[in-house]
Amino acid sequence: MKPRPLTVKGVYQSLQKIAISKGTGSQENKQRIVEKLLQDTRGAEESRYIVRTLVQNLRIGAVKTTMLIALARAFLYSKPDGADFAIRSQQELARLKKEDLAAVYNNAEEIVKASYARHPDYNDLIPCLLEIGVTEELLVRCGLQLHIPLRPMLGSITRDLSEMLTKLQGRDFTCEYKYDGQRAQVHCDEAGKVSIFSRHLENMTEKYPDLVSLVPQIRGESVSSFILEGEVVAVDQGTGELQAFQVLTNRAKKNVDIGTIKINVCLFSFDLMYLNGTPLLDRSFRERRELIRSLFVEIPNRFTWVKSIDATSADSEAVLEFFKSATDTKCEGIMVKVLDNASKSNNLEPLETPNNDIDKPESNPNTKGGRRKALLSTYEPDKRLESWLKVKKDYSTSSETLDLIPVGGWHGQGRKAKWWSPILLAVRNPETGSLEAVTKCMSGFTDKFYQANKDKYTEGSANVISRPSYVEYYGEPDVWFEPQEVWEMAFADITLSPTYTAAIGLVSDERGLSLRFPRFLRVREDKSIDEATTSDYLALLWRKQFERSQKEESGPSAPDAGLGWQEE
DNA sequence: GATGACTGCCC
DNA sequence: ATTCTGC
DNA sequence: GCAGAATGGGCAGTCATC
Repeated sequence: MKPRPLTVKGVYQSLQKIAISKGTGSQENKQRIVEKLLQDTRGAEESRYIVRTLVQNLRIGAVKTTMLIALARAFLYSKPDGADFAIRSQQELARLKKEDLAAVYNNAEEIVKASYARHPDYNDLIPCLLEIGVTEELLVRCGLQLHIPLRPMLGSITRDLSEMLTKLQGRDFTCEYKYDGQRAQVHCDEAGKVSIFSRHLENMTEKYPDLVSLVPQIRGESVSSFILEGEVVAVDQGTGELQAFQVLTNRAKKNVDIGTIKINVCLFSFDLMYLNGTPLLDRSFRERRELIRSLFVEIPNRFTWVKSIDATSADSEAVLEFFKSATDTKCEGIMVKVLDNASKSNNLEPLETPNNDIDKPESNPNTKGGRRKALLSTYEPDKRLESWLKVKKDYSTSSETLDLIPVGGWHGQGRKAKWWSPILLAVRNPETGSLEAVTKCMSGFTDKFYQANKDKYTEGSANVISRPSYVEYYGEPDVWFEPQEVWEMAFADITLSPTYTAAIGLVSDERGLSLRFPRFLRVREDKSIDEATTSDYLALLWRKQFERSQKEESGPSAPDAGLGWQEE
């Protein structure tokens, strides 16, 4: 077949065809489309782009931010025929001082980014830009809109409570339980139509008909339309007990019939971004929170707000106690949020970047350099700011860790192509003498460590061996390591695993144990492999974790084989 | 209809 | 999700 | 301080195959 030059439109149409093709025979159909695309490529560059696009691995350093900056520049310089917005000529821009030019660019970028964060859809943004260019009006024409999800505000990681208290010194803040569930953005319009979106803006309305049916009841009389955010958590309707994240994941996702739902949920709301036709993003968090709590109606075990306490840095004891109560009731930790905008601040343009605002050392007596920017209490979509802080037990150096043995690895991809990544780790079973796989790990290693690791476990050396009979693992790494060292690993939770063999037979006959969010901390130079964590100990930790979450319940026996908690 | 490889999306 | 790196 | 990259466990859902 003769190659036909690829065009942007043509490739896009092919990708669309692949995306919508389904049902019996669809796989072959998709294959044909891919073959055709590859036949039509001219040269290695084109085929590389096609292949990487298909495997969702383009990695050319040009994603969202780059696109938005490029759009801002494009509409600063140029406009389509017939459009009547002002643009700057190259000569005009060239005459500006360096800082002034940067300010012009920056202003345009912030407008485009703000629009996209509130209304993340290029199909709406670009037509609007073509019509009016980069102006403040963009945020009106292409801004917050019901049934279009905005990008969520994110929290920064904080190592421990004392770091948090230091960062928020001098400010009123609130500490909220960080429930272990799924983030949800709930939209409701005047007519009562409801849409629910996930953290990554997937429409999951269909997954939660029970939440949809709840909306008329939680919406107080004075509420017509709203956008509200919260955490959906599996909750036992009999006891009100919070259930583990894994329970929530057992829910069906498609064609969910409200009558057959087995896993019930509660929505714990924590923010309100829009109310009765008005965006609330520029209101203080204290005000937004007050609106939720005064205008919405709680329903036991179905809808409420997150548990919280208000505090200042002087209340370290109360905060510590609150944190402990959160982790004791199966929460991941707490979220800490600034309640008000700094009183002395003249920073009243929440849509603008906080980045280049004048420093306010007097409102932040904390840091040594005194160079902190004022923390905002406004809702900043798509930003990970220090005005929202995540504190989790497992971030802290004082949290529980495991000492595992690296037993194998795979060839890395992309920037890790020269190294072993991920790496397979095991616990030891002193009864059988075997090593039982627990998890793969690819996080926490520096490039330098990777290089040293690759040098140590070189193919052909004595440290790389053929499949050892004493390692229990169903899969097949690219290389097996001669077990010889112990690595300290951090993790958030221990999970019952369908794929790993660690502690198999101790907690379940079919399933082993694995780790949620595993990451490397350091080599335990002081330990030999016969001092590594044992499967017994791992099972003990798992039971401890399970009991902690069960302790409210009165009599049930030990968490038994495999299913147990999944069946109700 | 059951099984298993694979995908897409939660964290 | 977490983490490291380069700008 | 931010963007980008490389990947973790594990679930329901999809499709091919037996």
